[in-house]
Amino acid sequence: MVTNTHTTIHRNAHNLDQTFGALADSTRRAILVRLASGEATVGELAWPFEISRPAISKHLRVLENAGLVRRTVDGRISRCELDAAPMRDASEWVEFYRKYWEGQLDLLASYFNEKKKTTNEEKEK
Amino acid sequence: MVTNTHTTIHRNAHNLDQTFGALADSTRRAILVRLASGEATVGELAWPFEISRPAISKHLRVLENAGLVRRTVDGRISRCELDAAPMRDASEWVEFYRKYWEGQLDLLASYFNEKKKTTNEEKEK
DNA sequence: TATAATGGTAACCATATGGTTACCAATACA
DNA sequence: TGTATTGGTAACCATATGGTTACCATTATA
Repeated sequence: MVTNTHTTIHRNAHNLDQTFGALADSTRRAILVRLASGEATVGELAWPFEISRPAISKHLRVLENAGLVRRTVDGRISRCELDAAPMRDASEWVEFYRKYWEGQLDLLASYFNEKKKTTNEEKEK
Repeated sequence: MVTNTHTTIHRNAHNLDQTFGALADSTRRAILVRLASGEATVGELAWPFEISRPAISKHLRVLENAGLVRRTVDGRISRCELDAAPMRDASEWVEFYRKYWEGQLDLLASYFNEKKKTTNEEKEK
């Protein structure tokens, strides 16, 4: 079992490249949001966006290559479904830095407290 | 306060593009890992990698544009430090799918249990 | 002051995205 | 059997990565 996020870095480097790369586009993220509520055809995925079918097709290929979407051909139409499994490693990777962003939020808080304190001292003058 | 991950999608779409994009490269992720243990000069960041300084410089620019690294010039040398704050939104976004990958892991487990059961039944023949 | 070290920019090349229009293949259906 | 629908591919274009070598600016330092 993996206990430390960074033991997975080298093993899953390629997968993480593809997963993060797939998530680095708002259209693809919107597709994933849509698929979170259930499978959909390519047409159903395409209609909210004002881009062409080939563009959607390319986005789906990127998502497929990242393992985030599975496509099954059913007669004339293709059905897509979410596979969130690759996001697990991505999530673990990013979560490692939680202590840092929380630490920085603490610093930010103490900065404002310090500022408030200073302002009060100035008022007392 | 943001309670639902998806309320942040449109507001932070551009930032998420840049954050996920910055994370989609193993060299940049390694740089972030290095910076997690404290600030470093550009040279210190570059030496573990067998790529040129301009390449490192470009990676640092991508990380800077994503807001993940701050660079401060100190005389002749540049010091880089981690800013993990943008990872917070990225983490929240990905975490939304936890229930999906956990559900799929459950499905996987039940699949193997079923297979085991079938195998045992075959043994009994 | 001459020189070595740090690190950036310029120019170039290859590849992956991200988009388009035009066209093709398969299939459901009048 | 024609035809409309679904969705893919081909070819093309623009931009961002990801890398290189060559060169330059700044700054310590002998």
